[in-house]
Amino acid sequence: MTGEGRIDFEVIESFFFAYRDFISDPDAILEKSGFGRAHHRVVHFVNREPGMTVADLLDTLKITKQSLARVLKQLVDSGYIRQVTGPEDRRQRKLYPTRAGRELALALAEPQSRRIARAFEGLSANDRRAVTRFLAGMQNPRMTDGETEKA
Amino acid sequence: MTGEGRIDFEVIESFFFAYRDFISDPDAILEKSGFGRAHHRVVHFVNREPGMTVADLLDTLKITKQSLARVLKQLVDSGYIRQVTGPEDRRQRKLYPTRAGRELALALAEPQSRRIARAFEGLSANDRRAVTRFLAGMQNPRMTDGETEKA
DNA sequence: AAAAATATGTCAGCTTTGTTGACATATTTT
DNA sequence: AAAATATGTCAACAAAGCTGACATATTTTT
Repeated sequence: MTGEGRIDFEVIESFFFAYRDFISDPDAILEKSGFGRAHHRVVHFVNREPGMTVADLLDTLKITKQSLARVLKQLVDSGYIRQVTGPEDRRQRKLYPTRAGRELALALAEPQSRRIARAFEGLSANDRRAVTRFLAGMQNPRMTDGETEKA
Repeated sequence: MTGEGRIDFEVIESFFFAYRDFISDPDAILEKSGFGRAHHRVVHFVNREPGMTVADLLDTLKITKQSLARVLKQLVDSGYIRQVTGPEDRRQRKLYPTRAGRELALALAEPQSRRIARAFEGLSANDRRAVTRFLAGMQNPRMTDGETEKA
């Protein structure tokens, strides 16, 4: 047997519940517009990095282009995102939020930001840095220039 | 305008990436057994609280009984979970993991626990408590005895 | 004892969001 | 001219959620 007793079930569960509730805020807003979580992610990242290409977005979200195509098309058709042919490489489609897209992204982020602020209440600046480091440490190492993704 | 400038995009994204990668570890294991995330959650919670009823589980997962029925049936049929008629209230079906169920739950929790340990590396006991408090603060207030859920 | 409420199960159909595989088009690189 | 790249699109499929309706066994209330 390996490490029976020392599995950190508490944090595993707490992380699960925290994320579930974290995602429930924007879900409620999205319901009204007829969009889903997939749309949320697209609007969010395009807002965060205007001018990103489709390939960039695929890499960030780690989904297939066919999955993305559906929601992206809906967002473009609904006037939340604009596609512009790349000025250098004309094969690319650079993605930009419209005004409505920026407003939607903001509206979705607001309750999440409020939730974070609430969770930070009573935590010192040091404590908050610890949380940030923890969240970074939970992530897979990010690709840097030279490296390539492997299956 | 409300709070344009001070939306905490950094933590929002970090939380998203952290959870995505956190969930990817067990996903890889589940693929082999032909199970999905839904099965994971069920096995996990039944393991954590053996003897819980179907209603308990529904309440924990916040899904409908029809959604649960599918995965639960598969887990029972595959011999990971056992259903026992409640000794006091015979309408209830109390849920217990089998040996295989316990082993599966453990195997799924292990890489997650390792990931948490890695993220905790270099954090003091105080820092770790801060993380725990943060995760608790991110959750919706839990129902206590007297209260009832409202739509 | 009869009626109502509760816990669970099940059928059927629908939605969202992911997947593969195949192929088309425009553009850039070799 | 040929190959590689960025994107789009068609089709089929799967996981996991949903609603609505109804059935059964058991317990609680009247």
